[in-house]
Amino acid sequence: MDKKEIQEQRMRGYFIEAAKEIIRGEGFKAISVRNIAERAGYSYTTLYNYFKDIKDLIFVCVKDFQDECAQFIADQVKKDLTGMAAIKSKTIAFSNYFIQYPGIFELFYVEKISDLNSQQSTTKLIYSFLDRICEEDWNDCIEKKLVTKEEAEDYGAQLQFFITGLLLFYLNRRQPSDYKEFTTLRDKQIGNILKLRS
Amino acid sequence: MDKKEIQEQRMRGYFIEAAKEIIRGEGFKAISVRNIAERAGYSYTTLYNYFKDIKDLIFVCVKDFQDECAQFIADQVKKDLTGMAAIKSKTIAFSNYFIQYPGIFELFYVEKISDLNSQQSTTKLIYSFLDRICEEDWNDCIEKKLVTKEEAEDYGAQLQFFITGLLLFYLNRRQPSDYKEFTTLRDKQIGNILKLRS
DNA sequence: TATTTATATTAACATTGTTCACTACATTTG
DNA sequence: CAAATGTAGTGAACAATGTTAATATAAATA
Repeated sequence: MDKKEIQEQRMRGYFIEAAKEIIRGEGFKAISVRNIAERAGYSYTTLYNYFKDIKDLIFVCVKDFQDECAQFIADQVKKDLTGMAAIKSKTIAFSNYFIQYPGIFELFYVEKISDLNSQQSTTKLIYSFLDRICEEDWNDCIEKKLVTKEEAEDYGAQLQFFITGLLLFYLNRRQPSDYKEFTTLRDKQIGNILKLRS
Repeated sequence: MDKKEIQEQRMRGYFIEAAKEIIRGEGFKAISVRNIAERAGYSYTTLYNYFKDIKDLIFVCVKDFQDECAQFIADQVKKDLTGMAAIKSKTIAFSNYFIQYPGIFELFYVEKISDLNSQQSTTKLIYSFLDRICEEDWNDCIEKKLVTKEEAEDYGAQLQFFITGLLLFYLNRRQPSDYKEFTTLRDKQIGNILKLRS
């Protein structure tokens, strides 16, 4: 019974890894049951022995990518930053992750996975993701009386909707039309939202 | 030769109308060649005599819906409003349109039509849409020295990315999870961006 | 009227997700 | 050890998608 469990988890892992590779490399549009299974080295029907359906599999990828993204941000942000500077840097790193893996942005924010996600737990995780990443820094700002609790919430929400909206345009519609313009706009507006003077 | 033109345009119109009805009613996910053709009263392959492919048809819908949306906003916003108040009201009306027709939001901002849209002309139209709607009001604000030209651009961009991001979460992920919460957050944050005191 | 042109449709193909029935193998049981 | 049971992996098949080629029918022209 324990062996079964291990083997089953291993098999699931093969499919999950394959799916993640495809999303990272070829993007979300390239995902298909047959595609995943081929890369995993199994027939496409075998996948259904380990996942209810393809959404079930994708669902797991979302969770994995969230951890990966958090790690990516931690690696990219200078450790000694605190407060607003840390929040800005983390938001930039957050966007960089999706610039590097546009397929994961699609998966997180664009793709209609509402059907699969009946309990909405993952949706909430994504919704609060940037806030969780920046939570301690906001608390730091509040303690130092740089902002009130309410302001912190407002700024946080604004930051999230702004960066998501901007990424949506840039990744999905190529507007702004080049990368430099994108970063300039991004950095400037993050500064505006956080009321930072550069 | 002229008759041909009229007839051809009429035929195109049948398919376009059918497609728009489906998008408005059942949402973008319900769109399919067979679905459109059935509603138009023709066989599905007939569609290909009038449109290069389904993207070509959808493309026309985008343009139509843009006009419709502009009209919707004009109808909903009080005529006597000017400046910041007009901008806020128009942005709210803008979001209301997509709340009413979520399928059109998908079409405008979510769906990957980048392939079809080789010249990117439509993309740019969408990108600058809210700005065009509010253009005169911004100019009004600048003339009255309420904001500088640069501030107007910043606020405008922020407004657009914010409202798009918020709609993306609300329509695509049901976050915030109820409508009242959505409007409260929306109205408050629009005020913040425009630095209005309520 | 007969021929040509245009147009609507039927048939077909490729690609998607998913289900079903079968085979081969492993595990348990007598 | 042999027989029964169960399980894991697979190919065939189905329905729905977009798209194309060939065909039949309607319209226009000679």
